[in-house]
Amino acid sequence: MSKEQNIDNDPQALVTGARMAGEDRRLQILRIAVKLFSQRGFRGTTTKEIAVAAGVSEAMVFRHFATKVELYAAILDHKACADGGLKDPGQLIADAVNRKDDRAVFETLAFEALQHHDVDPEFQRLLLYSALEEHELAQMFWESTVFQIYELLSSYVSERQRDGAFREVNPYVIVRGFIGMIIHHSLNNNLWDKPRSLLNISNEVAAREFTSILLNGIVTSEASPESGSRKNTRSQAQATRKTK
Amino acid sequence: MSKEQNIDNDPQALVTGARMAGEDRRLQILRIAVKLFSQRGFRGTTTKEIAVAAGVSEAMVFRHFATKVELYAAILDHKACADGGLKDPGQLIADAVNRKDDRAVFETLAFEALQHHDVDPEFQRLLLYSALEEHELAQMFWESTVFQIYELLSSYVSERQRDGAFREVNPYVIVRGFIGMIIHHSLNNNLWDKPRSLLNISNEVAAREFTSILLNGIVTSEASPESGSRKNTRSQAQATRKTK
DNA sequence: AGCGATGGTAAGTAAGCACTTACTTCGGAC
DNA sequence: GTCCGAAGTAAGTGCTTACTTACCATCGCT
Repeated sequence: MSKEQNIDNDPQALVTGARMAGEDRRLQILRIAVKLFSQRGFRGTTTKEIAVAAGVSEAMVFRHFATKVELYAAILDHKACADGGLKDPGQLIADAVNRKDDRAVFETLAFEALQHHDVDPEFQRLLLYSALEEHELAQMFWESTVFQIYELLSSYVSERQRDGAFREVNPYVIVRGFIGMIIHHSLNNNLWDKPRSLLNISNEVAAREFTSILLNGIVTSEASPESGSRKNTRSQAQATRKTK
Repeated sequence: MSKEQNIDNDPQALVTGARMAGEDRRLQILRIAVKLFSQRGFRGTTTKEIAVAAGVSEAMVFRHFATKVELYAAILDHKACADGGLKDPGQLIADAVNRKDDRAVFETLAFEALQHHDVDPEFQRLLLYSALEEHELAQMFWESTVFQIYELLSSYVSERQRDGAFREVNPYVIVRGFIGMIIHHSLNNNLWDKPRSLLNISNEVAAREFTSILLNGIVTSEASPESGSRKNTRSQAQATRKTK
């Protein structure tokens, strides 16, 4: 049908079946493939679909990428380089770490992550698909990038524990809990509850509130002045579980 | 718990090409399809694979399920009925709610969810795949079951806020944050970090610690006795973001 | 023994898949 | 102007897919 305007910033490559420089076409195919793979997964996307969406014949796809797998790998590679590893926000967070501004550390990280997933939801889907399909490159990406964030955050938590500012909880548990709040929230927004009927808040608010919960919890200080002596309630919970 | 137990311990239905009662074969095919679909997704699993895994010809699959889609629908249906909606844990949580035992409410829910995903990781993968592939039945399941939990928890939170026991935060934010910690943790265990190299804790510990974080946060009471007056640090964080 | 209902299969079919081959068109350097 | 290399294609190839057809085998029943 009509060659859709998938090439956002490329003005003349639209309706006309005009010839394109090799590198341009390569990038165009790549961009379209990102979109389709993120929508339907690796197995769910055909090379033909990619070709027609790019407005070329299938053979052109295989001129630029030897196999479908190579295309997919190129995408993950590309995405990992472009988006992976905190860049600009990394500096903000590093500053906050130096200042020991707990709230800024967590809130900035949360806000940037949420924004990123909002602007580029394809990336999250791509990552999920490739994790489910057990693509090795996804695993690689996950390990490098996520490990990085875990190390950064957990070492900060450790430091603050040494300062006596944070409770003595396994830092990795804290990091996992916080990242969980963030990731799950954007997963909700992009995957399960796109109309946001359950919860519709801005990324600023989300980042702020999740950070508040992490830092201060939800129990009022008046109601639980014995924040260290929650052993009794805990044993209650365990007794409850034992009745099963 | 689940009706599929009867097939689980069916001794001779495996290697021998023995005849099987219709309903038994149907359930056996269903069970094998669950496994394969959860491993490779809908599009990634072929009817032939299912057939040979069940030790029958492909035609038998189509005798019991008219189309591949119908098989998939039957699975989601089956899984939704068998596992969806809290059953046994539901009572425990209801008790805790009545007692207003905050810790038990959250900890029990977390523990049961984690256990469930540990015992039956297929379910989580199935749900993720069908969400990505935008299968309508998955959406249906999600809405019914998850809405249920959200309503239960958020109404409890509201109640406790009226009691003055919880801070005045949007209850849905609290629920999302907590569920996020849990879901993301089991997603890590089942999807990205199966060897659990980053964090390897029992479900008991995870449930307890995440609950502690939710209820009390991570900041020590000494370090932040002004838990209500964190407006200054907050504005710091926002100023930080504005420098971008 | 006979026989119908049911469990089961071998061998298709048509469409779809990733990928190839042999060929045509075009832009620009000389 | 011509000519070479790169952009581009039409029409395959062989294999896989979901699904079908026509037929066999076995059990339970009278």
